[in-house]
Amino acid sequence: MTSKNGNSSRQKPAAQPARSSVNLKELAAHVGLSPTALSLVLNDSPAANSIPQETKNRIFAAAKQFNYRPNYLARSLRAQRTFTLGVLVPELSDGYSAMVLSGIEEHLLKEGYFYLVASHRHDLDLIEQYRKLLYERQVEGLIAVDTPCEAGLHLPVVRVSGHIEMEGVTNIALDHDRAATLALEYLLELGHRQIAFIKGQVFSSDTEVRWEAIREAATRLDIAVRPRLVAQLEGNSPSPELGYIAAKELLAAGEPFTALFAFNDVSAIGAVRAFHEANYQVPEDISVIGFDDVYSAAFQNPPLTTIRQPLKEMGKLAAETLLGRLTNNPDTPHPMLLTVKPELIVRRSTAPIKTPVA
Amino acid sequence: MTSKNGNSSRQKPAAQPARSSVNLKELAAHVGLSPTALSLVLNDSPAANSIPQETKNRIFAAAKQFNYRPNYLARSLRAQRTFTLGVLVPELSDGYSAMVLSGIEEHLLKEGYFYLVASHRHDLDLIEQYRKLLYERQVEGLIAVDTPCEAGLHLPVVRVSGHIEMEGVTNIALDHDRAATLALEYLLELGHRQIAFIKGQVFSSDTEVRWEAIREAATRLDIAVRPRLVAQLEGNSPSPELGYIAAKELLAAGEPFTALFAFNDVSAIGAVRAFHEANYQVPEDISVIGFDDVYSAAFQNPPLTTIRQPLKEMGKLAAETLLGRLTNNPDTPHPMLLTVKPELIVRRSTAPIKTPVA
DNA sequence: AACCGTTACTAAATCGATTTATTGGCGCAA
DNA sequence: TTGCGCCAATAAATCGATTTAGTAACGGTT
Repeated sequence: MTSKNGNSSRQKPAAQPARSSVNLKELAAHVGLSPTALSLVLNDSPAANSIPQETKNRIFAAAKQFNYRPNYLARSLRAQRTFTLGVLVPELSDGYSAMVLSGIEEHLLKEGYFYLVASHRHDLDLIEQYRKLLYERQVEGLIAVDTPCEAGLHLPVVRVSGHIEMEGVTNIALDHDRAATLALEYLLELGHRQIAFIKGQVFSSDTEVRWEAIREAATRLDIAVRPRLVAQLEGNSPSPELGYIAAKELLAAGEPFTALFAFNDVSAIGAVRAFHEANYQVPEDISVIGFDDVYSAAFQNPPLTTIRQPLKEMGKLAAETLLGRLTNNPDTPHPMLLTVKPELIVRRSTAPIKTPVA
Repeated sequence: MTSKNGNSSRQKPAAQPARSSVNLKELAAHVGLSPTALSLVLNDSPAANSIPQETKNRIFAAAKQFNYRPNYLARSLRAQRTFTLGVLVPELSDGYSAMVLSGIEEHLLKEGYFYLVASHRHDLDLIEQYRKLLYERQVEGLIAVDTPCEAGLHLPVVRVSGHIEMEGVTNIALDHDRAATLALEYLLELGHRQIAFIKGQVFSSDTEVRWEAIREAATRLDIAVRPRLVAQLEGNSPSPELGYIAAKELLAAGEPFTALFAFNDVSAIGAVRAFHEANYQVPEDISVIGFDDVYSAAFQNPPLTTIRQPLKEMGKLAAETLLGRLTNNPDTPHPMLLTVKPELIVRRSTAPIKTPVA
């Protein structure tokens, strides 16, 4: 990455960068008072108690008349507060990050904050680089969505789908045990015992935890997890292609199965396509259950049964938690883990078992 | 919207907001020179010519050793440059905005810029409010994605999917005439003459232009556009539900049709579902053609034929154009309209006509 | 009359980097 | 030997708001 405005570069300044209308000094001159007086009054500082209401009114009136807005940079420089957070996501254009981001943004803007986003496509160097860049931009905290990220740099961090306990980091995670149990118990109810799985990419934060949860639930429910019925997503395209490939591998392995539990909806969609191509009907021959409940899941053909993650709420929770930590003393202990609940959404890609196939 | 850090509020400052390691003064003290000298050298200012290489080396070494980073706020305040743009989008979590945003972000970060996003769900007051907020944050320009937005406030603006010519605004638009022609000629080739349409929501920037283009192309190709075969999307949910509803209306109108040209892929997906529910096969009974080519289009069942918009490239073009305008003198004329080309992506939701139905 | 405490303000320092103006010293030419 | 120019650097002003430390004027007490 080439940074064109780094420390040692020269650059023509953007010609006349839209200065804000009036500054405090000019406004003060107009009212015939000192900038100090105006600042105290406009910020309702306790030191403004001694100033008579009439003077205050004059100041307010002038501020209104000239539509005075304090300069953000000056104010931030002085106060060492930017009201800005940094957000790291793997990819903007996939449903997952966008959904979480949408929850983050809604809450932050309501609270008067903005945020800077950077997407890193799971490149560890980029993550590190962006983290430093955001730090230099004086963000007050970091939200890392599906992104490995230590605290460090003295910045409070909240990780969405984070699982590693770390000083300075609050993890927000789905209750994966519950998710796995919901899915497997449901499949079991439908009579499925030969279940195939698609695991997430190795770089995906949830992959390991989810898989462990599935294995435990399977053991508890006495469901066998056969190695040949486990495929793994490879590559970081956000398209269903990856699930399509994984499903083909599963079919090729030759071990019969009546249901598939996919890592996410996108890969489930790809898998359905692979099954159709191989002349298996979903759900008649193979039941498919996805994960996440992205917008399009309900409108697949067949509509996808899935484990819903409350992605938007997770984003909101991340924002809330981080803002909360910012107003606390940095030494007060912060939550290490916040868990949200999954939900089973039954649609039409799952059905009771008829006869084992494949 | 309640802004908690407005002009007249008091707030406990975030405790000890992670100050950057060393500042220029400290570094200067360490080297035994003045801050001025360091600044000149580190910025490679012409005034640093007279400083001997050896001194420069000492300065560089110290900067490196202490990992000195100039304070972004101080620098921006002085230079009146923030290297930050504002981006307005209707909704983060729908495929369209996220895709454009992804193109924007990739280009901006490469050029050393960041951006602040705000999503307004087509609320005109929010748009205005966010625009002011972004302005106060000293963004150097604005990218408005599918968002009505005048220039004003002396800020250069680039609109993605903008169509209204305005001083200070560069519009980036798809060649809708070509898009309409591609779709209709293709349907005509397949033998379709009874074609239904789903128009976009009234608040969508593309709706009018696209519809005009379709009418013109239809006239030119001698295709009748029957009022009863035109439905319109209502509401601003980003789910296929809206297309589902629109398609039901079309079916209810009782006018037979053999093909549907939808406003976007998401609504096309909903429409396919409605058709299936009404026992029409796609494409055997009704051909469906979407618009945009979102990720999941290829993995619908059937895979969706669609008119591809190069959304990511549009985002990139927007970013490029805006940065270009920033380095120019503000009086130099700027492009008013940049057009990008659509592409017909043939998949399996379209087929030659068999017999008219419905 | 000296002193205290309000009231109603203002000057100046501060945040941290950049930039303009200035200084002291040295070599060399008039 | 005065003076000009160059070198190597620095002091001070600047960006715009906030905040600390004062100050002048006035009324009331002892």
